[in-house]
Amino acid sequence: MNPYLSDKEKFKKIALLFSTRGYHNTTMDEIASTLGIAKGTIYYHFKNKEELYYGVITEGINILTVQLQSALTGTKSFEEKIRILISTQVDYIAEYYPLAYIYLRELYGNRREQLLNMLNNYLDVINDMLIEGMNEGAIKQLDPGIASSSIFGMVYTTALHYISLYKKLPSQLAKRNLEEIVFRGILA
Amino acid sequence: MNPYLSDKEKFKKIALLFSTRGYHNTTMDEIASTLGIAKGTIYYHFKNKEELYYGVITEGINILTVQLQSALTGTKSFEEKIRILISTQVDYIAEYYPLAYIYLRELYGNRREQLLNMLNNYLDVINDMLIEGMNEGAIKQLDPGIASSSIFGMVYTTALHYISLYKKLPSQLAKRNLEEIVFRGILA
Amino acid sequence: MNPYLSDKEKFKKIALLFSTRGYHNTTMDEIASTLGIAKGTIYYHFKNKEELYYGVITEGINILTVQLQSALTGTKSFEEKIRILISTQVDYIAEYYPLAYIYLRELYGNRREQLLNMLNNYLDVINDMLIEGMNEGAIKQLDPGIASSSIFGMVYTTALHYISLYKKLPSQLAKRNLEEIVFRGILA
Amino acid sequence: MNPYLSDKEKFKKIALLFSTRGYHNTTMDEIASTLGIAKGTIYYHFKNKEELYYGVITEGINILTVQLQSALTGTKSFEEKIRILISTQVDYIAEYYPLAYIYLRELYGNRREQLLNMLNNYLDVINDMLIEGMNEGAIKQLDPGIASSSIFGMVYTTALHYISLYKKLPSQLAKRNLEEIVFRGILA
DNA sequence: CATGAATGAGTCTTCATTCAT
DNA sequence: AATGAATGAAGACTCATTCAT
Repeated sequence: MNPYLSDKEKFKKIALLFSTRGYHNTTMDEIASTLGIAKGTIYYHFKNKEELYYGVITEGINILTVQLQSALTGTKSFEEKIRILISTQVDYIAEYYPLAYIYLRELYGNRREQLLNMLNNYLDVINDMLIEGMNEGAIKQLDPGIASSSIFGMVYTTALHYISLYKKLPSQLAKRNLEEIVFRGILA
Repeated sequence: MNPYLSDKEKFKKIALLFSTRGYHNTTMDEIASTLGIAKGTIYYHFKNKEELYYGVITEGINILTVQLQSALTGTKSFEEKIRILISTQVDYIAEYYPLAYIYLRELYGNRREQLLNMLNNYLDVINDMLIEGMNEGAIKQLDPGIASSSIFGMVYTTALHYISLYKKLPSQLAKRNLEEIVFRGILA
Repeated sequence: MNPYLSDKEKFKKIALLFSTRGYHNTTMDEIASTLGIAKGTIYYHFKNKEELYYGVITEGINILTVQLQSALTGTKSFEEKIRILISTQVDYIAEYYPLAYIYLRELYGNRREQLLNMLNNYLDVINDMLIEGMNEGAIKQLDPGIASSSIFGMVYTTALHYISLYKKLPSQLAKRNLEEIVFRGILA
Repeated sequence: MNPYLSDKEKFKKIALLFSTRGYHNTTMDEIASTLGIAKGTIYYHFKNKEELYYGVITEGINILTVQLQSALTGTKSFEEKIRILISTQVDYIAEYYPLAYIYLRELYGNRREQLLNMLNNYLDVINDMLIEGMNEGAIKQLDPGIASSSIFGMVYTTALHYISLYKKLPSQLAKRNLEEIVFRGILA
């Protein structure tokens, strides 16, 4: 983890730039002037643009993983766990939605493999949860990879849909709708 | 619609290039040599790289929209319609998954607005379907935008998950799992 | 051989630049403006600065090798051959002294190995000549590598000494002095 | 003379760096880490990179000059002097060959004038020797500059040829061969 | 004297776009 | 319509040098 990025303010500024303008349209000049430092200074902290980018993503995923793990501590019921999963993700997106855009973009871009590697720990937590749920008979017998990607896709797509519509994420509403669909589908 | 892209072979070649390498990493030189024409010739068919890119996306979305509309013709039951929606999308992704990657990437990138505009007709079909379903009492009272983006997110994320796992899309399996989750959620 | 360099005027211009300013102090901008073309055009003909540089050196060595071989055609006596070797080198330096500087610099720089490889054909001609001379008993029994590098060093150092002194090379004088020292040493 | 360079170990380390990597490819960072000091500290001892470089060269030439002068002390015969000149140079190159490479490179580079100035004292010694030899009738009537550059070129080129071949300089052999060629040429 | 983080001018290189043929 | 050589604006990256501590 690059120590430069533990300065949360700087971290968020860079994430916002990469998120709104995209990797290629974000120049090192822009980053430097956004941070109020000289361009060369960036290279003092990061080997190159790529490393800076991955640094931002890694930092963001770490925060997400830590938040989920701490929220899950001591949870018993499986349903509650899924609720926490949805809730944590929605809260995370509410605070770090620029990163959410980046994740999805890269998940469908040519850095997919790298991103999946970085998400490893996080996805493991979800996978374990789903396997446990299936063993308990609490949820359907589905490939856990499929189930988790379905949930992941729903949550992110829906949350970002709200954001692009309302410029902010109505967290409570989103959580309620998502829980409803996840647990019981769309049929009345 | 650019007539050059109605040559389905050329269309698919360019889509594959943009999909696997991304917009910025795909050079006009690569496109020219993939098509077996001179670089300058591209500019007789498209104003610039951007137009070429949008042309490819537009063409792809048109195909999708036509396929959905023709599949829906004469359908009565709402449940059947959702089934057709899922099925059409899965079939489309099976044939045009390079485009699927492009759509998702742009949906979370800085061309989101343009993409949503292009998807307008397609999304309208889905929206109408969902509103009809709610009026009939067949599905839950949800914001149709939310419902459609949830379904859309699930279908695409899940389908591309399969593809990245198995290099191909096991369509029947994907359709069955998706219908199950869409209609009844993940609870056993 | 890069066809761009067969234009002897351009070839000489670039060689002069690299020679007088050195590899690192010669910018691609300078080269472009010296040639009266755009910077990007250089990259149309050469992969990068390094290749351009090597292209110039290779072209120069080729000229040298061809000149020597054609001058040697039909020569019989060994002494005559050495005379021709000295004469050809002096004439070459008189016309291409910017390249002579480059060769020597690189011969003692970190491209020594590459340069020796490029000089391979040329050095072979000299080596063969010396071995023949030793077999005939015309010259002393010396390591041919040593003998040739001694002659080479003398000729170039001396010729460039004249040039830096008089801005031009007094060819006849240089040839006479060099033959004298090569054949009979400095003792009276 | 910069006192920092009288530490012979440091002096040799820096010379080796500049010699093997060249002026431009040697960074101040490399120099600092080779010396085990901080980059900024270099600037307490030398105004800039250029001065450091010239400092190294000057120090090296001083050593050479002192060695030659002390070796010549009390010598009578002219032939003996030439022998000492060759011998001293070969011994010097054996110990300081990284500097030998630097001298030759710069002699044919864009610092030629500066280098000749620094070599002034050394070249004067040789010039005086040759003029004396001509007056005595011991050697041929040649321009002393030509004679000295011929000898210089032969000795350095030959010595470095041996080094690049055997990774070390076989001093006795080199001296014998060089004396032979210098005094009597290459004819048998 | 020593440090090393910060600087920013300077360079190479890429690549979408143009245009004479 | 087609070509492909030429263009030049733009951007990543390097590194000698400075200066607050």
